[in-house]
Amino acid sequence: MKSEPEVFSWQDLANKPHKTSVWDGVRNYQARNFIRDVMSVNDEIFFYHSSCKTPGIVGIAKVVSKAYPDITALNPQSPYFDPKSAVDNARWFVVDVQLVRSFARFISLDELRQNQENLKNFPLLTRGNRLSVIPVTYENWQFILHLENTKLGTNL
DNA sequence: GCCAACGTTGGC
DNA sequence: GCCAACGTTGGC
Repeated sequence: MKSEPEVFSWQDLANKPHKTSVWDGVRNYQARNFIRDVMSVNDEIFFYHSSCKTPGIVGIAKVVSKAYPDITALNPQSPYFDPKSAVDNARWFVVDVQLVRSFARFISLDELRQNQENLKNFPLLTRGNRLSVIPVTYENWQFILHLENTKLGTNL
């Protein structure tokens, strides 16, 4: 799951009560479908900082709720307001996420790219990818954990 | 700030 | 249903 640190950072999540926060504001149907139809309670998540000086993965969180309607879509004062959403016909969904642990070291997008051979079909690395919620295969997950615990890449 | 790569909107 | 125009994302 991607987040712009200036909007909601890893540290912001760490500062929340129970290190838990609603993940709201997703306004893309494909990402919405992953949240609503694919995610399950206890699923683990890589927390990715995007649109910042050095984009990359900072740690692991987990899903701690089922999907439920995103009420920010109903609030005209919210930047996430969507006039086409309705109380009785929710268009956008959220899950609650809880911090699990920080990575032993930051893994930058650049380092992920350097290991592209071992991250086949990882949608984060594909051209023009703009999805804010991206599925991670078991193989990709394991390799990234492996990367975390080795000294590969440039940010030693 | 630039721009590629999308996604969405709306006229037809 | 097509597609041009427009808006957004996100790396650089």
